Amino acid sequence: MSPLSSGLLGDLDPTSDRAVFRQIADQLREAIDRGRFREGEKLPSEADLVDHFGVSRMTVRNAFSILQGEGLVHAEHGRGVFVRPRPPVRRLASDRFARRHREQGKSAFIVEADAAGSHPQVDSLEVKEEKASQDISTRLGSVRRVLARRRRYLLDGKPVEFATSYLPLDIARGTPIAEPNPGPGGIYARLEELGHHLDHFEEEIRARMPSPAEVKTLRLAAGVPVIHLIRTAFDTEGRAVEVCDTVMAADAYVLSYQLPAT
Amino acid sequence: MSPLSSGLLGDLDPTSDRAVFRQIADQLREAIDRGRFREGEKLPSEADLVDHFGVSRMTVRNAFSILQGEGLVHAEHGRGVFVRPRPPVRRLASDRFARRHREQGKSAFIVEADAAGSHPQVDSLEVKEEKASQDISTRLGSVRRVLARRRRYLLDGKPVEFATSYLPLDIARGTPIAEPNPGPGGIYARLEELGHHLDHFEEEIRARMPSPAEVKTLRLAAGVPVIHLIRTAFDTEGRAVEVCDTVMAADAYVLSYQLPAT
DNA sequence: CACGCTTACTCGTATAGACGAGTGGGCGAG
DNA sequence: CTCGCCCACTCGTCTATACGAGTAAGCGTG
Repeated sequence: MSPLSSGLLGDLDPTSDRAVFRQIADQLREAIDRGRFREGEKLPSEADLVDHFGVSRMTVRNAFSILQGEGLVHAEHGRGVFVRPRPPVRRLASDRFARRHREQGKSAFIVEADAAGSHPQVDSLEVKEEKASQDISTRLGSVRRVLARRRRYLLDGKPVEFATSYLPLDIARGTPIAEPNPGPGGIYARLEELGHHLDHFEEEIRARMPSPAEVKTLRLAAGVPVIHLIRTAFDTEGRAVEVCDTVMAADAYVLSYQLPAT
Repeated sequence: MSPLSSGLLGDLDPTSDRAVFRQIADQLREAIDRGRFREGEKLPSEADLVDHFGVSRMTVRNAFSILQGEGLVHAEHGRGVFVRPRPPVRRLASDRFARRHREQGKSAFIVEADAAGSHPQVDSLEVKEEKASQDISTRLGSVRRVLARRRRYLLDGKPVEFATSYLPLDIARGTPIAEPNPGPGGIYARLEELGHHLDHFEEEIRARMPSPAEVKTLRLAAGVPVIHLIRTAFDTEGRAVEVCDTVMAADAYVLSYQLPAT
């Protein structure tokens, strides 16, 4: 089709010791950065680049695989290679667990997404008792078994987050917390009703590449890391009453925190 | 050398529709997860795997490139492919900017690293006035030019973080803040001495794959994302007095925050 | 013993070719 | 006009081969 209109890409430098496939990747990256290819736009096909640069197809594929690893482009079988569009980001503010947000009937996720004009969904609901992992047990203060609440969050059909809450059985068993739908205000509202007054949360944040399982659940494109957030909720007596383990598609989130300067 | 002692890896499933190179990657990943190969240990060479599985070399390389993208392994030219060791992580607590940490003479980074028994270093120091980017200008409240302080942090010789602080010229020019070494307690101590009493910080956190430049400065292995943190410091009058833009090797950090439940 | 060369092994780069499979447009039959 | 098939184009997978270049150990020479 398009024999790659000249001017968009330059030539190779045979004197350079930079590998050919890197030079090609560099040129494509620069063209994308300069906006010569826009978000979602199709890049020249492998065959086009083979012709343009006079290299073999594997060399071109090698170049593309670099850009994929950087999260810049994604390939679609039978269609082409495209500049990866940036999804709308969800901003998580540090006051998102303030009591005042807990008053309404709907979950924070739903309310916020509706406000932002996107279509929120929660699925993969699973609530069950299970053995606590070593890590969870330590965080909750040496409990053996826990109530686990798993759910996946989607925005406009795209999975963005997968979370599991763990609670000690002596707190959660037989309460609305053990129900699939814990009611208005979520489990934090229920915890307070049960007399566990929340004092503060602790959040630990890591970033890493996703496991194959995470790629699947979050439908992640190549080159998209995940943010791994582990939140522990403490009551006014200093007891850890809940641990929430969350894996988020990193391209869909900005976390925001407010720190006192004291 | 080692004809790949049988038992470590299994066979391919020719009936599976899973691509051969994925099956090989799966087997290696599982072996690593199960601890059959330890951190830093050498994996079977490409030639070994070619023999073992009876496939071509490109297929094996393809499998390795998957694992590299996941950050599980890294290849060393002429030596082999190794299970990527997890570097020691630096924990950033949310009280790290508390005034009480600002009293001593040394920077927080140095003190903390010394305490952890590692050898800290700061280099690439650059302090200069420059034009503010659109983003920085917005965050600082429409300033044109800023004082930029750039520096790179290393632990035991490994770069872990690259940070740039931006300050409005009317605050920083002609003060110790414009000096390469701003003195004990760092620029936050100087800001307070200059009458800009700090009230709170705001931190924005993103995770993404590094740019080629970031790979270079932080000497990042393949499959290691970066954490991008943008901190704004506000004084008691609500003015943004500093913006600090930090890019961290994600495998070297855990961020930790404390949130009130109010 | 010390140094340098050789050599075997490792991954890096690149070519050429083959077939498979998903996509989408166009063309022809009804 | 509509539907379905075909075909061209696209990326996915795999083979076979070749040479380059970094590493480390061993061997031989001085």
